[in-house]
Amino acid sequence: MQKSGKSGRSMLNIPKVVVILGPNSSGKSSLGVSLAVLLGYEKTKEELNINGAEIISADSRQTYKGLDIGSGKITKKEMLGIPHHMIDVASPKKTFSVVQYQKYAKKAVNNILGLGKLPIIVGGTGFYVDSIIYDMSFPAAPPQMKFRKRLEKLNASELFEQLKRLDPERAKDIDKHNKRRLVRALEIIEYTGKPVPQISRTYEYDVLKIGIGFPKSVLKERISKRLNKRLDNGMVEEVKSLHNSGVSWKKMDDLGLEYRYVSHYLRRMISYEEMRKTLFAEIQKFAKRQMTWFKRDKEIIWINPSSIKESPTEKVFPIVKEFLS
RNA sequence: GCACGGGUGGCAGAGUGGACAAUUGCACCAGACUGUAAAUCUGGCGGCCUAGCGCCUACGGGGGUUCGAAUCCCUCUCCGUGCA
Repeated sequence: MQKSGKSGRSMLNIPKVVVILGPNSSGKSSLGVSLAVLLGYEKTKEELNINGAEIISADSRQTYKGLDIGSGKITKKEMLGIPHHMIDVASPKKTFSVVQYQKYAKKAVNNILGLGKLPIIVGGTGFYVDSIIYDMSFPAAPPQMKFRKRLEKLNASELFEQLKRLDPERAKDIDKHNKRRLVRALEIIEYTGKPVPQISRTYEYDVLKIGIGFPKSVLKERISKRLNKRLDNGMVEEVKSLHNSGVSWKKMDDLGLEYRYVSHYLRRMISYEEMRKTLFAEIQKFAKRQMTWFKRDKEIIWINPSSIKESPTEKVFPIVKEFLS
C-alpha cells in the first residue's frame, strides 16, 4: 500500500485533501463545517495561502434526495454557508452506486482544488471515502439485472464453483458465502470476458485522515439521544411520504436502518416500541461495522472528544494547519 | 392446605434416559468488504490448558434408580394457575 505522507509531498506538489471520518452520531458533519469556517477566515487564508474549504459528503445515504432525517443529513442552516457536495445528487427510486459516486465526487474534489480551496471529505462510508482518495478504477461492467436475477437462483456454493472455474485468482480471496459478491464477480467476467481485475489503491492526493472515536458507552448514549430526537422530528413521517412518493418497501429494506425498520413499523410488522428498540440496536451494530472498516487504516489520527478539554475543532484545527503548511 | 404446570447457559426458549457443554433467537465479542456498502457476508460466545474432537464444572438444592440422567423416582425450595 502506498503512503502519502510528508515524503511524497516534498517531492511533488500533490494536492492536499482532508478526510473526517467516524461512526454515525460522532459529530463529523459539524466538525467538518467548523473547520471549513475557520479555514475561510481572511487571516487563516493568508497565513496558509488557501482560499477556504468546501465539503464533500461521503455518506452513501445522504446522496439521495428526500432521505433527510433518517440519514441524519446536515441541514442548510447547519452548513453555515459552506458549500457541500454529494448530498441530494440521486433519486432514491434509482440505485446510485460507488462508481457514480466516485465519478462526481472526484470531479467535485478537483473543482474545489481548482478554486484554491481545501476539499474536506466528511463521511462514514469507508468505501466511498476510499473511492475518492485512492486511484480505484472499478471494472467497466455495469450491473446486468437479468444476469443477476438468473444467478441469484443458485446457491452460494454453486456460484463459488463457477467462479473457481472461471477465475481461480478471484476465487482465492472472495468470501465464498457472500452471494452478492459472487454474483458481481461472475458478472464482471461475463461482461468483460476477462478475469476480475485487481484494483489499485495508490493515493490520488496527499491525505490527512482524522477519525472521531468516542468510547463505546458514550457513543451509545449519543446514538440513543439522536435517534429519539429524530423520531420526535418526524422521521416516521419522512419514511411515509417517501413511500407515498413512490419509493417501494423493497427499496426501503435495501436502504437499511431507519428506512428499513421504520417502514416495517408502517407496514405493521412491528410495534413502535419494537421499532425503536431494534433501530437502536441496529444502529450500534452499524457503528461497529464502520469501525471495523476504519480500524484497518493505521494512518487515521483518532481523537476522542470526551477525553480532551478543548472542543474537537480546537483540537483538530492545528493538525490541519500543520498539514497545510 | 390440596391439585396441576413450571424452574435449562446474560435473557428468551428447545431438549424429556445415551449422539448434550446442550437446537434456535436476542444480547455480547471479533472479522471480511473489487458498481446494492446504513447493503451483503463470516467466525466466536461455561471454565481450563500442552488446544485435543482433551480435561473440569454444569440444566433450582439434596438424595436415589441406572453401565449412563437436563431427561426417571423421592424430597426440599421457588414461581405460575385452579380449587379450597
